[in-house]
Amino acid sequence: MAKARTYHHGDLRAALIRAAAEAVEAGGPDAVSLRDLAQSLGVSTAAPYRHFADRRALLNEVAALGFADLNAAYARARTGADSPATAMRETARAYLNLAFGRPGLFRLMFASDLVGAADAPAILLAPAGQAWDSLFNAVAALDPASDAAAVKRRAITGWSTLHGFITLVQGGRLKSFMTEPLTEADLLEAILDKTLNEA
Amino acid sequence: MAKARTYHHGDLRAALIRAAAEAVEAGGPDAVSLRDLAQSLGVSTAAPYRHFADRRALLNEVAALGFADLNAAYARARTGADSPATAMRETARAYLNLAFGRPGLFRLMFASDLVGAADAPAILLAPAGQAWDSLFNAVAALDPASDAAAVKRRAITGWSTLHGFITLVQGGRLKSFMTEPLTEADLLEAILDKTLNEA
DNA sequence: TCTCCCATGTAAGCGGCACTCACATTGCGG
DNA sequence: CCGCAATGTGAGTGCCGCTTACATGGGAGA
Repeated sequence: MAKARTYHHGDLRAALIRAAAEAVEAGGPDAVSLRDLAQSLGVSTAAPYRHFADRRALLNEVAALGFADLNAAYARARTGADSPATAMRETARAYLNLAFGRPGLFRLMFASDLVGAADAPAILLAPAGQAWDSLFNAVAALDPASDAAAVKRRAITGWSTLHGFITLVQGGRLKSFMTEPLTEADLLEAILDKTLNEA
Repeated sequence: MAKARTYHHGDLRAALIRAAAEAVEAGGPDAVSLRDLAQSLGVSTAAPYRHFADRRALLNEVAALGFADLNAAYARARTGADSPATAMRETARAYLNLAFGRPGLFRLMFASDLVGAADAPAILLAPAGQAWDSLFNAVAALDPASDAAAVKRRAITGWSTLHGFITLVQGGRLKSFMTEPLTEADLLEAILDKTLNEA
């Protein structure tokens, strides 16, 4: 649709986001070069700046799409479960699937300072906040009696455990210490069990 | 000592490591530019390459110093404690002190792919392995009856929780969700309690 | 239907980066 | 005291993000 190549314009903005997303998934945030993207799309190196203030702005857009995907997966986890406990478990799995299935995107979303933190733009804050809400609600449903602070504590602790494990594995920091009978998959299951079954 | 500035040589290798360490602590790994370092030390931009194959090699050296510091802190935690439980707690605090006290260095050591993972050089593997051993032993001492796999599981789970929390906080990913009566310090204590008191 | 404007594109260039290579210098061991 | 290996230099390559002045053409208004 509308990819008319003959004339010298095109839907450059969308094409840039798509190409950047591919590069991120292939090699993480560092693999995105505006010059490369422009050249591979057949435009000049200055063209991208008509659509994005700078490299970060483009990456923020890609990260926002990643959060949208994560939120969709969370929604599936929520609606497809028959109990709060299984919903929680499926939510955790959705996070893990993103992290291990699309590690480049995951790094952009969570493990980089490219996705603005202090000065995070609305485009990013909204879907990231929605993801947090999903997590919070999933934890809250496990024990309707607990107050908000307790839910937050539990949600953040569990999130931290999963996130830390992912980070350490993907950074290769555990490789040397995983001797034979202990695989990362085993560990992951153990962590999931422990995290979900705590008081 | 031996910083004779008059003639055009010097202890460049050591000076580079020192300057790089300062830059890392001030602004993280990304703040290290070989050109900058060289210029600030009054040598040409090619000079550093007489002492380090590339930027990563220099950063590996800085990271190795960081692991040495961490190991020293672990040793203090071990010897200064009156029970395995307090030793474990002090060990965890040593990790947290490094993370929050010297975040730039911490990022270099754990949250970057600059410190080689797959091709990690011996200079890095040795002290990193020692740090892991300290953690493993501290966990093992908590319950002398448990086997190695169980100790590993527990050690990695606890490490993951602390590491994940640190990563999320330092990445600014929790800021939006920390409403008033819940501070990061509170959370940290709660996490520490939960992590250390589990079965 | 024509015209003009503005969104979108371009070419050229700036400064910075990691890294290389041919060449210069110097302090130390024989 | 001399020559060599270690160490430093200057110039250069190719990549990067980003800017500026200029070009172009599609669509809204007359």
